[in-house]
Amino acid sequence: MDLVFKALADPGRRALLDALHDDDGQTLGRLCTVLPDLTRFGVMKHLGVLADAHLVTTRKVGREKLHFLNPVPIRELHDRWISKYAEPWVTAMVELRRNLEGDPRPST
Amino acid sequence: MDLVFKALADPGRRALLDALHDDDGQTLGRLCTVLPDLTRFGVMKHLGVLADAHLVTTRKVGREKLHFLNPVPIRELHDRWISKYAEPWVTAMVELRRNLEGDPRPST
DNA sequence: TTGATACGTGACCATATAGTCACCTATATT
DNA sequence: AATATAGGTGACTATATGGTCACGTATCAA
Repeated sequence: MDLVFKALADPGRRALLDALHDDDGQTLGRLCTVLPDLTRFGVMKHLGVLADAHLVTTRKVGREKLHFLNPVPIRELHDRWISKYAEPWVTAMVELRRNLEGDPRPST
Repeated sequence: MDLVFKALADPGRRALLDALHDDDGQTLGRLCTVLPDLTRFGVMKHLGVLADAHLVTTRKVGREKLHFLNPVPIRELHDRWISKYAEPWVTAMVELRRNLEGDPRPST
């Protein structure tokens, strides 16, 4: 599980997950366009981290490597601190924030 | 949001969140027992990071400072990659893994 | 088979991060 | 008032991390 949190800590890696969420099964070359400031090696490393955390799975097709998003670890992360019985309350809070566009958390 | 992910990336900080999930409103001194290998300053820094990410809120009472867990950012994180319509599928997968105790993710 | 394409490995460097310490302020106790 | 307790700040160091590069392998096209 530690690998999942570490993997999610980087904005670039989250952008890669977003890209896969939009369009699953992309190749490394295609995903390089998501992080234009990085070289291919940088993107590869990030995908490696995501794969180690089982947040993406891969499949080789010819000389290409396809990448797929796996949302299961994210749900497990969620369940760690939000128990089933507390869920309705939290859902309500999230909706509140979305509607008010403010920050209604108990300040201080 | 970046602060939330960064905050969750450290095992010690997650342990602190677990401790607050067990028993909300603890003081700094009490939370130091959660991370016995760290000095008070180390724990303070971690709590500072969690507070910056709005994962914990604080309240001063006399010379003590009480710490409270705020689960809202974690739910927002969850919702980013698990859309409402996909939720039942993911829930089923999580249950599967729990029951089988194996790893039924699409390998390669 | 020659060249181009797509991906992979290991070492390397600059920088960010975690943790500690000396020192400080504020509240409680006697 | 004197002392102990609870928490806070800024600077410092060792280490982890992010990113790059030279080089290597496998697949496709001509």
